[in-house]
Amino acid sequence: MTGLNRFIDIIRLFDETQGQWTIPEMAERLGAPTSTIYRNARELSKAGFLESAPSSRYRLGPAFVEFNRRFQLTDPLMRTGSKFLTSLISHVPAPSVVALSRLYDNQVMCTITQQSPNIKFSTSYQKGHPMPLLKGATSKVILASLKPKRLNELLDQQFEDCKTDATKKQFLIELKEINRRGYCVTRGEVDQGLIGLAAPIVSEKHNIFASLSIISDANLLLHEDEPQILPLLVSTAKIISNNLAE
Amino acid sequence: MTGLNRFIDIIRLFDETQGQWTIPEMAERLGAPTSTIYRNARELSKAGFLESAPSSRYRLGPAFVEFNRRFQLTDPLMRTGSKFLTSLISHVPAPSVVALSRLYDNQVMCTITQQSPNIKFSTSYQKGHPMPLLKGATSKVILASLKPKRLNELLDQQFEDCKTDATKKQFLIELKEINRRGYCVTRGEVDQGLIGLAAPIVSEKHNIFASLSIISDANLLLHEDEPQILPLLVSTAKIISNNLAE
DNA sequence: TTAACCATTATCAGTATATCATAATTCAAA
DNA sequence: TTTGAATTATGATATACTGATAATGGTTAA
Repeated sequence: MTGLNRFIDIIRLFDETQGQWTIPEMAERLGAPTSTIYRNARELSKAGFLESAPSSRYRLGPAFVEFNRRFQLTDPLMRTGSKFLTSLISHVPAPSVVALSRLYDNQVMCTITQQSPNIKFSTSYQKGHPMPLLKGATSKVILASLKPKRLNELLDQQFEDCKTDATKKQFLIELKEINRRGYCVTRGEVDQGLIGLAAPIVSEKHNIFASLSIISDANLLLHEDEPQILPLLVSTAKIISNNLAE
Repeated sequence: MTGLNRFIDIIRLFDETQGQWTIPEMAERLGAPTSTIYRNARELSKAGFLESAPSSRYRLGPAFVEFNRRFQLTDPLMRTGSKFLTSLISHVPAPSVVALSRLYDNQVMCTITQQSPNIKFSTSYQKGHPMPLLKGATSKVILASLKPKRLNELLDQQFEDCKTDATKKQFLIELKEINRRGYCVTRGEVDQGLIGLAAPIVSEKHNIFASLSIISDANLLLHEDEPQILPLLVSTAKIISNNLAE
């Protein structure tokens, strides 16, 4: 492993499954000698991306919090989009989570959320949690807004394992329909019992393909509420897109 | 520049002052040839730490949000401390911000905050914002809890410019007094018109030197409120310390 | 105190890799 | 198209990374 990757490979070991690693553990997992990992871990520690934990373990360091702030302050989607979340959520007639998400590698990731004070459910749409590309309104409206070329590259990766491309064609039809409507509603595709409503946020100029979505309890946010919410959701997403454009 | 630093130097260019950089701008600032910066920026982009912006500029990428989440999920202080913030803030008789902060290089940085719904003031204690080491209750209780050796190293760096070490001695006396009391209250040291109350969170075993603090409007959180708040603040910080220890 | 043990750092020759000037390519706009 | 700028590729050189091993440091138990 070489270049930046030898550092990325190390920090990507740390997640909720295993938040602490010894040097020999990392070395074994990465198939590298301990002396090399010691050296690289030391560099990461010096920069605050790792730090020493008890029992000669290491954990992630607070530098990520600093750079997360820098991202929030400099990213155009964060700067223009975040201020719309509070008012949007106040207009939803059920306790909900509002999320701004975006394409991130081969996944979709939420970069900021806002929630009603009295949330009873828990959703996997959390800030910084990569989510599946093909499931859920949040992801689908993003895919639907991509240029054909980029979309095909992504879908070919996702569908590479299935022999027939019937499912892919089916999926493309669904995306076309989403594009026509300008929004997408899904139920239980990602989290059981939850409903997702999403509208696309696009700025080709800024290379931003994102979505604004509302996640709620499917028993509390009813089908009859949708005519009230969807226009607001779509127009808010449009406003954010327009603000990005200038 | 070499190793991890050649990447760090690049991403550290991006902040609220200038959130977008072209390759030639980075190259000039860092005193490196453009071809090298192109290569490094490409590696950073591939990993999601940078991404392309309009007019052949670059901006920070969303990978930092993902790693910020990993940090929140794995860091012991976050895992044990964050759940105490909401109840603490509900007991403060004025709109306030509650913050968990920790030593970070030669600074102090807040890693999570919680605030009352009706905040009127704005504070520089924000998640991920490095703050001065010598000013404010949040920082001082951390310094006061350090071992003499570490404290001296830090202070010698901070006071290196002044010829006499009278100020340093004065400062050490102040810290000793803070240690005795177990808390610290400062007014307007960091943000004008604001008051800070802080108690230390220490786990030598975990190598964690942190603080729990309340930031509030100095005109709303009065001196006569302190006898009510401080015991709660100190005991909450102690509970977090103890939970860390096990 | 010493000894033993583990974690971490230092050493150093060998080698792979980053560098950087330049050339080639891509891309967008005119 | 053509032009110009941005980005990528090239290739010789210098250098920084590697990895086996040795040295150091810190902790615990005898």
